Amino acid sequence: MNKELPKIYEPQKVEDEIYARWEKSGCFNPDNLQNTVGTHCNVLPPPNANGELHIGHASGYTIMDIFGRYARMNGKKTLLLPGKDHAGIQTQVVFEKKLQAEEGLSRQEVGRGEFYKKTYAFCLDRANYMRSQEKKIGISADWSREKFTLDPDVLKTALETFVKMHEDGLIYKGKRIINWCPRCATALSDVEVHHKDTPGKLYFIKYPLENSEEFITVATTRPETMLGDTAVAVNPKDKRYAKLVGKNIILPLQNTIIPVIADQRIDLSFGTGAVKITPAHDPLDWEIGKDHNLTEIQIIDEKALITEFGGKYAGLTVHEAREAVLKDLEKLHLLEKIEELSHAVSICERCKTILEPLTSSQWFINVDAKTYSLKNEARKVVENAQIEIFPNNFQKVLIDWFDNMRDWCISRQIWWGPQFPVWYCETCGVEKYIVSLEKPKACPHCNGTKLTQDENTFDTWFTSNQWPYTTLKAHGNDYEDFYPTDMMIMGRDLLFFWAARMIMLGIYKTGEAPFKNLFFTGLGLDKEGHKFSKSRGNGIDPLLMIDKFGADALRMSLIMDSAPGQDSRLYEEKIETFRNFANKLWNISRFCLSQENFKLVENIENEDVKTPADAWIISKLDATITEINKLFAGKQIAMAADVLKTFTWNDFADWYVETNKLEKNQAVLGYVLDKILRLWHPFMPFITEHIWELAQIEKMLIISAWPKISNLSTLEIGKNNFEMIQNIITTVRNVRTENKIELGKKITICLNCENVSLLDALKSAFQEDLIKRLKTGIETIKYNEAGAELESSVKRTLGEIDLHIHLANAIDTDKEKEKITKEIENIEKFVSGLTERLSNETFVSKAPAQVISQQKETLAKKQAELIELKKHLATLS
RNA sequence: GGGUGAUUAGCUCAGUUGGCUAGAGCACUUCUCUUACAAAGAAGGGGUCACUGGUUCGAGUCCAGUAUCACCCACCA
Repeated sequence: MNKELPKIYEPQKVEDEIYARWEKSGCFNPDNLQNTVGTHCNVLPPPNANGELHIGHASGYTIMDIFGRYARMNGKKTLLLPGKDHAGIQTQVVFEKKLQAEEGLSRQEVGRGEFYKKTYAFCLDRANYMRSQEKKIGISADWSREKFTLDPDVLKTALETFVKMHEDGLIYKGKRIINWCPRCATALSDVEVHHKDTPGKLYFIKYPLENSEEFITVATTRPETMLGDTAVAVNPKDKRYAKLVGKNIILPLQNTIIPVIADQRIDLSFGTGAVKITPAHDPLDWEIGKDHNLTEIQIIDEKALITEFGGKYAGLTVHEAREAVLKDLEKLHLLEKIEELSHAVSICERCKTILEPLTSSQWFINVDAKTYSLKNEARKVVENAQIEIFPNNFQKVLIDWFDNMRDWCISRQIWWGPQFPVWYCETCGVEKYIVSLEKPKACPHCNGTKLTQDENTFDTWFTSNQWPYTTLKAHGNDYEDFYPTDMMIMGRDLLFFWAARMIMLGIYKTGEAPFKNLFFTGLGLDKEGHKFSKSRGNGIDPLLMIDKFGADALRMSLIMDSAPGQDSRLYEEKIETFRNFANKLWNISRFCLSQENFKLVENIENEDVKTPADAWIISKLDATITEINKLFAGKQIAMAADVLKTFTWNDFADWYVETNKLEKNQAVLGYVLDKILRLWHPFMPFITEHIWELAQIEKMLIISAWPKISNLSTLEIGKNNFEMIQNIITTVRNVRTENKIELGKKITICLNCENVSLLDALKSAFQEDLIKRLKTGIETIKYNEAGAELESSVKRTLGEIDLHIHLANAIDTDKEKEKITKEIENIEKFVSGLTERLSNETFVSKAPAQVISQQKETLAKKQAELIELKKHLATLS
């Protein structure tokens, strides 16, 4: 046995080597496991392959790995399937910047084909780097199955879904109003739009009525869009404007004739109640325009410049056009007034540029088709709780989201990403498109051979939303073996982007929801409660923390003190406390390993239990295992780790290890440490595996069995006796401190008790020694000696035992009196409350019998204690 | 405008179907370098569980409302 272990655990020196050993053993691959009790699969959320690991990833991976390791040790064929996402827009933004900075080239200068190749290489490079970071966290994922969203096999399945959806009538191409990002130069889906409350102005503009001196005043925050107005709308119930409906208006600046129409979607109370309608550049106006057959005039183009339809404003930016329009209106005395207004501006999720609503020809998924409603099928599964969601309140959020979901725009005009499997024939034109995975040899309509592919690329979420089955289908029988998967874990910010639509597509494609449990983590916050962000520069680098405190400490700090879905703060001091705990575990083990003939033992027999301490620790361990299993079942891993920490530190280290120094029992010591290492392994895999190896166990801990309870039947009496010993020891220490008796001074105690068998148990040589030596400074113990209480002593009642602590003349009598008086008051208050409750007829008749008998017992105990205390107080005066 | 979460010790947070005098870590006070560990040990102080009502024998926990904060959703131009 190696007795020269360092006093301080040094994770940096062992973690990489341990991870390499796991990898080499092949145990991350379920095919190599001997396990037979079911399966456990968690397809890992693929991080964007364009950067590096951040604390959010680390937090998710830790939780996934904890459940994964727990399942593996419980005999399940366990697969954690890793991957990376090509992350369309975000990667294109990142890589364009890099290209510009490093080579001074724009994407246009490079050309589409070459740009795609370069970006692909960049992603693979990042993926390699990020993989090495993921390994540092200790995630036990099967790297042999790792996938990238653009891998041909994975992508093929995803594109097949597109083809099938098109056949099923769930995909259409149409000219509709969409969110356009002028900077990214692409359409976006609704979830990629963020709203930002911005102080703005509300402009009141007078529109002259045709053949009249009158005006109708409209209010708008975007005056430049008036260039594309094709109507003014009022609410049909609005009496102010009733007589104007049907009349015409001369649109200022453009001098076109547009009608006044009535539509119930207009809010009477906002602005003037009259709204300018610009169907091409406002979502609501677009819908109203459709219903009233208004023309759409696109006056803003995809670069946010005014188009030729903007007349003399053509070519101006939106901002310039606004200034010019306002100036011209003022000249014409048509600008009535300007009010301050705070309103929500749509911005791009990725680059924060203000979005322009545009009508554009795009591809959409009909989420509520008559033949098959994607959103309703998904909603049903969530509502019927076929997926268990942690925390459960997200169920309602999901249902609401499905209810309000609108058609999903899946085409992007960027270069980075898979192109649509759609083909156009030169002669037949864009209307007669062909959907096909492979490029058709000839046009089915005209037999023409000049075919070109649709230039659109997919919304990155279209492929990642299919991740659970595209990845599993790419490898052997994995789909049959593991789908639907067991766990899906993600940050709550991905609820709509990922979770919701993954459920939708999963059910559509496979008939089953892609996972049985959906677990949300909160957001990581800094010490002040701010979100981690690049611009704030408050991020905590997980790799740096691992280097400083060890991966196990980081893992613990990421899962402790937090409930599912709840945001939690992370800061170095917190990680430090778990580094301290890892060190505690290290030193506990170091003590054990230094004992002669020490070894970890898996099983324990009744005859191994020799002392009350043995019985006590095993019974505590049994309770701990039972509790932890219960908590794991409820996905309450933070509480499980907490229970285990208390057991390890406060029970095993503080009491059992100390008693074991006085009366060696290697069997029990080895048994309990064996269990502690197994129980901690999912949470702190590195240190536990390391100690396991030092204990010279051949089979690695990662594939060792999860502990079962001892099932020893003879623990109860010993356990109670040990608790009495603990009580005596704690009380003596307490009294010493209160009376300021320095440690060097030896004292005498006397135990008086009528229960002879209890006293006999405490008298046995070993236990007497224990009571004397555990930091109590006791030299002599007397039993049932009447004389003892006559000397200058302090008396405490501990259940059946009266404990007299002889302090010679060191007692501070006044303090002791004060203390006893306070204690009496305390108990009297408690007793009177309890008495009142027990004499309350309704309580007695309605409360469960168990609660009543428990309370009666407590009352009797406390009353007895009270009598003793009062007697004691009398002797003091 | 709608929704969700939070409010518990000085700070950061746990507290699963209501049940005995509400917990942890950090910080604080006192003592101790006792051969596993000072990244530690021993003893301690500190809380009307945001507020108001309700249900109940019993509420931190359930219900209604209020306040403050945070976040999410949303086509008041």
